Amino acid sequence: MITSTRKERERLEREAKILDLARSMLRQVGYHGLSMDRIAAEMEYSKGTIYQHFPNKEEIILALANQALEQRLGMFQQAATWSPKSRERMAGIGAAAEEFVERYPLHFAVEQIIRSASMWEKTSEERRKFMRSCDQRCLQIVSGVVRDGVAQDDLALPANTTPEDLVFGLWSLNFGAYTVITSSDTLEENGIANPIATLRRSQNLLLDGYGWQPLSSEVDYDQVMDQVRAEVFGDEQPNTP
Amino acid sequence: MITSTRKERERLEREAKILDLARSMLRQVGYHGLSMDRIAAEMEYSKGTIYQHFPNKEEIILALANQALEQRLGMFQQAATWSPKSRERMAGIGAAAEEFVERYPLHFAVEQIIRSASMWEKTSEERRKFMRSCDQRCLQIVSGVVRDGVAQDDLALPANTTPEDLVFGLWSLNFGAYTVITSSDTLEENGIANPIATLRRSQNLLLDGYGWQPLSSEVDYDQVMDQVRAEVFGDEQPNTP
DNA sequence: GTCATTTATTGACGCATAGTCAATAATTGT
DNA sequence: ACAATTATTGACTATGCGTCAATAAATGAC
Repeated sequence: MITSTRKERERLEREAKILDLARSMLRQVGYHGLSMDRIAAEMEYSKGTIYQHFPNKEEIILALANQALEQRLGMFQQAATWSPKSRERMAGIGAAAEEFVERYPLHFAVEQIIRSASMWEKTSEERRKFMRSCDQRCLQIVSGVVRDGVAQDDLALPANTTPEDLVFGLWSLNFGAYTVITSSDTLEENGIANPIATLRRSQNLLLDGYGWQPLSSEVDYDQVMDQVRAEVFGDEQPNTP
Repeated sequence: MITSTRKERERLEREAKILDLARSMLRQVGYHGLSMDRIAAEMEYSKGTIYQHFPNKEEIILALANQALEQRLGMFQQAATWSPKSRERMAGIGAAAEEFVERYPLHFAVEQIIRSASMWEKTSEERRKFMRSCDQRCLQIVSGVVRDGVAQDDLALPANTTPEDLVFGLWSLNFGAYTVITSSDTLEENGIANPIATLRRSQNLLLDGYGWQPLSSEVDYDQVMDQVRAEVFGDEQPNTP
């Protein structure tokens, strides 16, 4: 018997509801406050039914993370076609990363949880695969821009260096910076007055270090990033909280 | 009554034992497997006695993190006096960071936990302060090297940029890179064959971007880092696992 | 050395949560 | 209408955190 369309629709709907609820619960009561009992109570279903959808709590978290990764993937795709100039497109991706964290702080929080806590044992191979695929497609988008830069002679990579290597640096820089920002509330008093601006500069200087033309001394990429954020992401309201 | 010396000594000894045990348990059964009951059982003390030392689990984790931060602080101090040349000393600090993660992977794992999970509510102000102080002293050591670079005219910081801003970039890059490395086992098949080497290059190019002389095109900082690791950290055995 | 007082240790207890599963209710197909 | 299938329930087990009254050990006054 083929799965009835209505049934399947209802199932997916409820699954989405569970995830929405879990996300908002995560915001309100934090990671430790997130409990299956509470989800069940709030959903007005019994626990058993929730367990029909997700075999454990970790799987819910991973599903949330996957939503986040997918969301960012979309934003990267938008940003990666912004300008004909490769380095400006790269700046655009930086702007997208910024926009993502600011617009969906909870999504980033979930990503942090997933990337640090060890919760892999209990999760399904399917969802883990999806996560890898998001990571990979994201990486490909950005390294595609790098390849464009190389193709257009704006950039020459050092020996033994792949476009993905360059992206790994940017990725680390971004992820690390937002983690440090989130977890430390004494940056300002320690001489780091505007960490976001500093992250932007670090990215620019790293790319300058690679010799990606035109250098940040010649073009104001800060302005480019502001422009991307205003024109590409400016008028969209945060639909997924 | 002044605290008896012997009593106090015994107390500290047991506290150290608890932390050692917690750390090795963390390695064996992961963050989620770490439980107060198990610690108590393994210590052959009752739970109540463990709670005489630490008011909750989070406090134990934070204490472990503080040990880790202190350890790294020491390594940074050693590395920061290695060479008369400011940029070489900076490379040395990079080498120390590398050595730290490789020699004490568990320490780094604890740091990741502390920086992502929200466990601040229950911990004592005292330990939180100690953590901040470690972070701060670490930052000061590294930004001190930056200041030396500026003083010796090897480096000129951009306008509105503090030495701490520069360090924030390196810090983010390192923390992010090791987190990504730890949490992703598909780097190689995605074109990032040697992430540690890539991290090194990213650091060098970032500093090149700042114009810190001599540039990595003139000096082989890779070799400097290997040298630091061999000569400064080479013959010390990993005493704290 | 004895015993009262202080201090340390214990483990049973209350409460919260993850995950299971037999019993029950609802839906479906004939 | 009713048998077969599928969905839902919530009591139940197991585990873990943190508490606290009861018990044991150490201390010091005499």
